[in-house]
Amino acid sequence: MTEHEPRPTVWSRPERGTRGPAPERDRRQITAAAVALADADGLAAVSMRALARELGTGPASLYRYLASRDDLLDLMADAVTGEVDLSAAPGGDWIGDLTALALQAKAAHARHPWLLELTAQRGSVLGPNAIDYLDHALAILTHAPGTSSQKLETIGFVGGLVTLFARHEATTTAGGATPSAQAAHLAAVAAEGRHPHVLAALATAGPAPSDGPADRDALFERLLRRILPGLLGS
Amino acid sequence: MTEHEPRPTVWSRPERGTRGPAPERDRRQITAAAVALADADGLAAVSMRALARELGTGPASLYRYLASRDDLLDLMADAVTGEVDLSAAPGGDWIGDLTALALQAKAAHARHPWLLELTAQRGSVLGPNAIDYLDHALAILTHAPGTSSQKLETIGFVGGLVTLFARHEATTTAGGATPSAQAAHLAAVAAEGRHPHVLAALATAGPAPSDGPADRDALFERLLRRILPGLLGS
DNA sequence: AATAAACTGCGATCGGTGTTCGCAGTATTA
DNA sequence: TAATACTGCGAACACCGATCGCAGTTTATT
Repeated sequence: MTEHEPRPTVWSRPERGTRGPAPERDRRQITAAAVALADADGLAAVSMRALARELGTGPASLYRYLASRDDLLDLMADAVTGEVDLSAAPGGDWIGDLTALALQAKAAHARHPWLLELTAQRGSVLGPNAIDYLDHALAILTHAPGTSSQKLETIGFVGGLVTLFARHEATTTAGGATPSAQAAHLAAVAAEGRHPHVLAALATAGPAPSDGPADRDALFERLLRRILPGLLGS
Repeated sequence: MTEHEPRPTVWSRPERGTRGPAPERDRRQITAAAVALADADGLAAVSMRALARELGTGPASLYRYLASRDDLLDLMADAVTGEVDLSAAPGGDWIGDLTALALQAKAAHARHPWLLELTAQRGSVLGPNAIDYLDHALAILTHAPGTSSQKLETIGFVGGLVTLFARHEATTTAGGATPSAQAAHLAAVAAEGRHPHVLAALATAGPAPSDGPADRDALFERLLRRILPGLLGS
């Protein structure tokens, strides 16, 4: 076992001590700059050096606030989770309420495409905002059927569906050149004759219909409303 | 727009020219070594240097076979796709056949956990094996209801469900210390009193039941059998 | 008031990464 | 035979995350 034991998360370390001079920056500020950087140029553009440059300091200084770049990624993820509005009190319709919550989460992914990449390469660490989110989702499911375990798994599964749809919408919306090149290559290969079904499907199915955001949300909502009752006893 | 136009995939470039001396290696060999490396020590362990060392050559030599590390990742993904057995001819039960195919894909993910990380950070590029897979899936859906577009989207969605379940199973199976540390932290936070629903859920739901692989497959199969009819007209 | 302790900012640096360049050697083509 | 196009690869480039140690600053203790 080469595993190093699980270091405590960013949030278990105190933001600052009480002894020295007041820090010139704080985690919120650093996180905001990192999110802005990722929004602008993607997750790869968020290097400690670039971030330090953005903040007008040296790279080494950032390590007074973060133990590692992974800490920064955790903070970024939780910051986006905090964008979800949890103020709406749960009504009687738990399916509707959970669906609305999922739609909000999907919208957050649309605003910050790099979130997909982030949560993929890094198992989600529950920050304070994520815990609030989880508590809210459980509140919504209070009067829903099913055991607590089932509810927890359902919330996780809905989160997975959110990422699934977010990915799909991200690749079909602003993809630009990627899908056409892929489609061309696929058509060329299919034309060679060894993939009759692909050929037929490409002939039948025209180019992308390109639904609007409203249509996409409606599709997602319909799917959730159909699946959710089955997941929780009903 | 800082986007560089879509470079052709690995497979559109010829494996080798006709002029010079015979290459000492080929892509299949290199890909196999990379997969072995990833299986053993994770995707991060697959660096060009480590791979070259494994093959007994210099890092620069690899660039005679691959234009970039991304090419290597594409080859690795397609190699794993090639592990899926497509020899079984489609029977009349398209739901059963598609479910069996999905179970195979899920098993491949279990054998190569790094696949999740790979497909996440890199939009799937359709290699030859992936095209074979797609053609086979479309063959299964020949007599299923729905338009060609619906069938293509269904296949993609099923693929997404595979990754979702693979991720879930990967994190709950060999996770080790991660979940317990997370759970402890969560319990501590919930005990502070501001997250009553989380607290209640943790009290009710005991530790992980830890199902066997058969149970997990059965769960996945049940979900697919319930969802699939709804996706394709029915 | 004097001292000790703990903290901040950060230049310099380490080991690692993907990738490129140029050159010597080799096989094919004209 | 000469030109051409390839192979293998050592050296190097730019960048990355992270660490070390030091000067300066603030708080806590005596």
